[in-house]
Amino acid sequence: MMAAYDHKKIEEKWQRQWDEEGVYITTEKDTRPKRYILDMFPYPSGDGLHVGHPKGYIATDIYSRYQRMQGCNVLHPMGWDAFGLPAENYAIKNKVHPRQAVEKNIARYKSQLKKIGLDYDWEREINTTDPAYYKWTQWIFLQLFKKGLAYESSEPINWCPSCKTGLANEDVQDGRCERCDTFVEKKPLRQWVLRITQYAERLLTDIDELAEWPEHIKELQRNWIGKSDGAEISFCIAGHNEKIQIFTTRPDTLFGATYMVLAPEHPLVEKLQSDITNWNEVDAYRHEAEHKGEIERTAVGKEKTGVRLDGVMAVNPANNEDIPIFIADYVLGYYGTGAIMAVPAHDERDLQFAKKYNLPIRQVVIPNKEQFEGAWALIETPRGTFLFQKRDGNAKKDPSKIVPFGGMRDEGEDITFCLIRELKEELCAEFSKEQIRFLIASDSMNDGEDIKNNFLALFYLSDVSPTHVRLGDEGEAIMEMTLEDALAHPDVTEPTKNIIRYFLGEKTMVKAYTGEGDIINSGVFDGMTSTNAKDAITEFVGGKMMAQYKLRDWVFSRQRYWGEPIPLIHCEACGVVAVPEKDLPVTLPIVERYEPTGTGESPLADIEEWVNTTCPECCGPAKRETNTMPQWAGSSWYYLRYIDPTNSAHFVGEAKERYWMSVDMYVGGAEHATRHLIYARFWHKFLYDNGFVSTNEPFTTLKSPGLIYGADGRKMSKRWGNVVNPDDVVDTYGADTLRLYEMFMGPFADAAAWNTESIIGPRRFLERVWRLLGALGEYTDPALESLLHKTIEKVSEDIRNFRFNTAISAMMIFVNEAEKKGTVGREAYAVFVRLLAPFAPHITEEIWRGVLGNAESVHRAHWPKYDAGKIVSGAHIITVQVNGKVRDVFEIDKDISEDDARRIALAREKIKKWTDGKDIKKIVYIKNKLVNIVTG
RNA sequence: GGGGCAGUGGCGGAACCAGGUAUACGCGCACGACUUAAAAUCGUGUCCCGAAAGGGAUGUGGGUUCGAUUCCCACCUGCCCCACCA
Repeated sequence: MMAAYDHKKIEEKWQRQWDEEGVYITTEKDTRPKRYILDMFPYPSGDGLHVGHPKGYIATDIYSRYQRMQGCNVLHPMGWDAFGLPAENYAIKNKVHPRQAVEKNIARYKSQLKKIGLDYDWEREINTTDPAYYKWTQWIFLQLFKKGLAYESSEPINWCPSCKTGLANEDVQDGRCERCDTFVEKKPLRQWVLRITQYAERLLTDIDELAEWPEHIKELQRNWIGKSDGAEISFCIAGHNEKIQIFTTRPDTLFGATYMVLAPEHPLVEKLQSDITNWNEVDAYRHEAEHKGEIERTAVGKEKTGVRLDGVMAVNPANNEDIPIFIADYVLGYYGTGAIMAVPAHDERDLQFAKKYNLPIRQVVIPNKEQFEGAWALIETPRGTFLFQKRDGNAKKDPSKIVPFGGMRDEGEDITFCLIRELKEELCAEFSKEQIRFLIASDSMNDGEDIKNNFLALFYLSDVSPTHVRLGDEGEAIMEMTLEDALAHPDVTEPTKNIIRYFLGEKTMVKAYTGEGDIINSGVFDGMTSTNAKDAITEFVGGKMMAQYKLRDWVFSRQRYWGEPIPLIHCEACGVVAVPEKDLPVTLPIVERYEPTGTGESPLADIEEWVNTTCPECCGPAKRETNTMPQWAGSSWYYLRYIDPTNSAHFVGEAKERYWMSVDMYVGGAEHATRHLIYARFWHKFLYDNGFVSTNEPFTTLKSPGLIYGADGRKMSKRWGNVVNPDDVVDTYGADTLRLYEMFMGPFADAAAWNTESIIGPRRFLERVWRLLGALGEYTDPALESLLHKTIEKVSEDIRNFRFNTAISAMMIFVNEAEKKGTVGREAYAVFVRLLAPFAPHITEEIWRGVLGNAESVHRAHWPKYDAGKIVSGAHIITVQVNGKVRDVFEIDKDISEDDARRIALAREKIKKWTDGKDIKKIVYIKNKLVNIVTG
């Protein structure tokens, strides 16, 4: 009788043994193909791991064990990202030094990971807070500094009043600090900033190289970089030397720019102060905008506000018109040039603003012939009245309507032709193009029917009195009214009233036309397509086509203690000087008080003996830079350090870098898509450009695990009391069961809720595997043998594609089948054990060495090869359909001819029932699979 | 407002990439065996209607096809990301 499956005993025993034997130690002295398999390393927070965290680690563990058994030299390391706000805030809250807190948390994390039986090579463990590590983080910073990619700036930046530090754009989510959820403020602060925008274009275009990245992550990065193609154009200020630079994606609408808007913080406002006659009002608005929170200022749907700069006018370079200048907070200081040309006819925001401040709206793009559906005209008489048509209704359902003249476009017509034709039909009067005073596109005529892209025109009836026009042939009557009377008239339709309101200047219902089309009201450019006009008009006014990016430069300073000191020295005589490489690392001083000061200075600024130093260039007195680096610094290059973790002369040895890079498989959360993964790509490209690394991109394949939610479907959090600790699961069910369950929950990339009931399934499976030991014999049933080979193929393929759930399912099917047979050969069983080994490393090791008596670890064994010859058994099940519906199946022993298959199918009793008395039109045959009989 | 992804039993999901017996595998549930009893384990059953024959079902509606969960179009619903980005 077999002893019962005792997971505790087995798991502890083999974890100890693996450590002693160094089963997972990686070396480079090797001719095997390499596989660099990497997990995003964790921040060791005080809460420890919950069962969601190891999901990705288990996946890479399975993957790396598989690759190792396949004969690859595998690097699968782990380390700690321990600088930054989470660790420091935890330390402050628990009143311990961050260093101690970090050490304690790391020990906890490490023991949790070890319990799960992960195959990390712990000899390569790294820790971003280790001076031997951050020496090289500082070194890379200095390379950036020397190449001009790090600069000092005092621009207002995002400031978290609770964490008391500046933040990068990426650290702000929905206007709140990503760490503590406090609303961020704008605060001018001396900062070190990395010029990541210099790499924006390459970071964007090289995304296309990343064939093995998930599409949604790539899309997130593209959106974050946010490229817009457009033009930069300058507008003169009348009677002034100053110019206003604007960026627009629609230079084709320049003739429609009827005013300009500067961001409230635009520096030009200050410069124009002496010309602005309402300075008090302007200044008040600026102050108000400054103190509004980001959220308040950028809230969608908020009514637009602004103040006109009285006394100054800009000049539209296209038509030399003087146009007013406003400041308004709907223009953001930090995007583009902080100033816009406003084209209310073609931009929804400008339109809202124009309506509110009663600014002219000029249509300069109209949908082209293919795009518009109908055209409508208001016709003004010399008496100031307007003509409408009255359609008599005859029932409740069809009441009388008063509408403008006009109608639907005929195929191929242009707008003016369509209008003139409609007017001729309905009014029996000839109109000419010259009588059109105003033409605009709108959806306002939509009267319940779906008519898109209508045109509204205002005609002036100069020499034809209404008595000269007569009724059209559809029985309409002509109504002559003032627009005010029409608005009050009950029979005038609501869309018609909207048009009237628009012409009366109320401008309530018209939507901006933001599409492309043909140019009008733009002088020599009339008739050009808007697409072609972009370049032409830009050139005409001396602007230049260029791109803008949403990506901002990376604010790289934190006014906090727990980070890498920025290795720079401020000398009065020499300016900012780099710390010489031989003096790296600049270590964090041990201090009593490390709480943030809130003054905009780092706590390091108070430590005189650390701050005061000598200038490396002139040897005069100097002060150290006291800002520290953000949390993201250490993680921007850590994957390189694992390759050569103890090298004291270089951040990574050249030959080793060439051997291991790039990372073949990188697994980690999608929440890092727009931060870590962009920062790391940026640093890597910089290192590549300067010859320090050999690849253009760091990570070949990327996979993101779906979240594991609590049993209640909510995110696992102390707040909800739904956290499951992996230690408890390991105690109760064992690490092997935990691993199998997490992989069996569903597709790797999908989110799933933890289910305390379902975990028993994988446990039962392992017990069945264990019990099968009692059924070992010398004979393996041929059908089982065939199934085994199918299982080898399936499991191999599924691991390669991260489809662990179906791999486990295939192994379950094999075990179920073996149990049914009652016996399984030792050899076949040993093959199966190797398939299971990456998933359940402990139980399989116990069986492999302890029971089957192998000397070497199963994790160093060869992956089984499947024999295609054994999979093809010769038997096939043929499905018989009649008209696509399954009516019967039959089995054949070996390949048969198409004719035979048809004959057998037609002869089946069940099939005859469906085909009797019917014409057989056609028979579709798919070899060894299906016969489909199509009857008349 | 823009973009991405997804809708299949009581539940997690499989088949979708490459159209060909929809619901594999697991959980749960029901019944049975073992047991004084329970737990564990084992066995049988488990999409819906129907006695059966058969019919219906993969969010909804269309299309392509001999045949659609799979491909195409529109819509509905849910989740995620971005968002006054000029």
